[in-house]
Amino acid sequence: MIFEARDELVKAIKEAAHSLWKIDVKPELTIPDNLQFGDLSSNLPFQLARELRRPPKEIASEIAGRIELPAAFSTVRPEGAGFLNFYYSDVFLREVLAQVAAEPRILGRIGSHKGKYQIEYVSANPTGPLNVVSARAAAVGSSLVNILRFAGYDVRSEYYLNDAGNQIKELTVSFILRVLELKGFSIEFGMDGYRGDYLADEAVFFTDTEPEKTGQLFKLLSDNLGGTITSEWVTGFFTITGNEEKKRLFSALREWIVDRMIAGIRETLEAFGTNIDEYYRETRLRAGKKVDETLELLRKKGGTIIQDGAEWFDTSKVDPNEQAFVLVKSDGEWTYGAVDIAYHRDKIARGFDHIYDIWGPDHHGHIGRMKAAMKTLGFCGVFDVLTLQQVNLLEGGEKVKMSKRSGNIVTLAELLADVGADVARFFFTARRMEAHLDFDLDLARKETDENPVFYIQYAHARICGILEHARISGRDVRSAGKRDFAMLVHPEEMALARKIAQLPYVLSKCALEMSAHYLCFYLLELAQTFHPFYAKHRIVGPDEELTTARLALCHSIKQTLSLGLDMLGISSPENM
RNA sequence: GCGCCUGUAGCUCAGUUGGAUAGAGCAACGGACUUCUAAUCCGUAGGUCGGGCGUUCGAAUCGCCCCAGGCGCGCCA
Repeated sequence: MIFEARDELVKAIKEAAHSLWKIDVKPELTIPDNLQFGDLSSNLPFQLARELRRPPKEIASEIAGRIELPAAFSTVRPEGAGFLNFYYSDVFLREVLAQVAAEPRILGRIGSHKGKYQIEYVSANPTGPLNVVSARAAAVGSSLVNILRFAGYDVRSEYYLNDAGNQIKELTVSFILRVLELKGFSIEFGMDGYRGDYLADEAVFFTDTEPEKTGQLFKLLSDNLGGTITSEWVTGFFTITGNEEKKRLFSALREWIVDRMIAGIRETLEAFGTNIDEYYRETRLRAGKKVDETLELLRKKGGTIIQDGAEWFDTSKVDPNEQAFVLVKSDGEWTYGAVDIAYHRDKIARGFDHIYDIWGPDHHGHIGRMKAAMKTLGFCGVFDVLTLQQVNLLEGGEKVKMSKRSGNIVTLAELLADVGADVARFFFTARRMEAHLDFDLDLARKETDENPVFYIQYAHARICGILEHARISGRDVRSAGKRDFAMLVHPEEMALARKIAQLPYVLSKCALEMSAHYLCFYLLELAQTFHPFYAKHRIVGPDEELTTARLALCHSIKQTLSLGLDMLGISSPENM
């Protein structure tokens, strides 16, 4: 209903302009920063000033004098140097409140959106626990998916699991070393080894729960063990000079540890309010013919060249600014890039019309290549990358240096235990993706009480307290209907209704810009409108009719707050 | 060297398809609990929007040139 009101207003402005000057205009309506400038504002007079050769102020006055306002609006005022400010009518605002009280989801209906959307995020390699950079992606990605879904988009989320390739081999080797270490051997990690404690923990769990595999491992190794065992030696033993039995065991160990890593990742993400629809495995993709088919297709389109024994993708035909890159190495192995192109082609084959990836800045160089490849395959404008900037974790005023391989990372799980999911999610989501983020751990630990997220949650809890208080004194809040809002006339009451009416615009902006942070700021503003109202006005008072009206108003605000917090994956506590 | 991101109040950040006195939270200072939750409210103070030039009726926003910080430029993933 809120956008219907807008559409009617646009039509009325067009008619006014046409009747005044016989011109066609395309007025744009925006929500002013400040409620004092109305509910919707247009800068049309500025845009017409040149064409009509008259000052914007006069143009604004004339349109305001001529326009026939739709019922949703009570007033239009030419203000400032030439703005047209429109104000909702109280009747319309009461209508909004009543509808929100009954069915808050009405605020999400922001139009229909064609096609199937997919957003891929996190997609960290399953070689260890998730770090804080993944945490940011998880918070932002899941919030965005929630918003889009709520706004009526057909959207699915996906995590791409790179469960194949060198890193997984290294992981398996490091894991085997940890098992050996557990049995008393001295070990030494190679350059690319994963030294994190988590693999030592996994080794303990493995030997406890998999006696058969453990036995098999030591039986195979027994004659060959001695001195310090290195990554290099393990790699050679299993994968270079290995017989079938060794290879089978290595595969089994690889699968075991990868499954453990994936299970841990999923568990942590779920604890972080991030439920991803699909975990798509690279091994699944490799098992089929998809990579070969994709490469064949690229060859047919003439996008590949052979050089130095490797097969390269020649980007020059679609994007001269991009550099050629290798698809098939001279040893015949596919590169990560080749598999990734096949993966993205597969997404489209699975029926998605719009695919978005949320990538870290370290993958920036990959964007142009992937787009060039997609273009070559004939998929134009269906693939986009949202770049999410780095997270710096600060502790004691110093940057915490992190590296997955050295094992020196602050994990998402630790962050959750430290500051809680609600605070972490809000901190990660309440900023633009492109903004670098300094996450001050000391601050987050020490000052959770003064965190903005608590301010929002407190508004919700406060309302719950009021409603409970009213319920105990025998009032039935749920029965409030449109008529009950008639008692609301105070500007501060109407300001709350006006704020609620902004939500569809906020969600629409989030969806349009693929950015969830606007919702965080909106909720802050809504809470900021409520708390002063509460401090100034008695809600449950002697006047029964007014009490009913204000309780209903509170209920609508609670619904709106809880709706927004839900989308951000943040809890709406009933008491604090 | 080339490319991308960032630079706004003491701190962390919004605002950047050009528009109204540049906003919020925290920190600082002064007030408010006999009341439905003081995790709150009211008030004060705080700015060369990194710098310069340009386009415009109008620039934090657009263009060019600098400065500073981060990241990327592999037959790695």
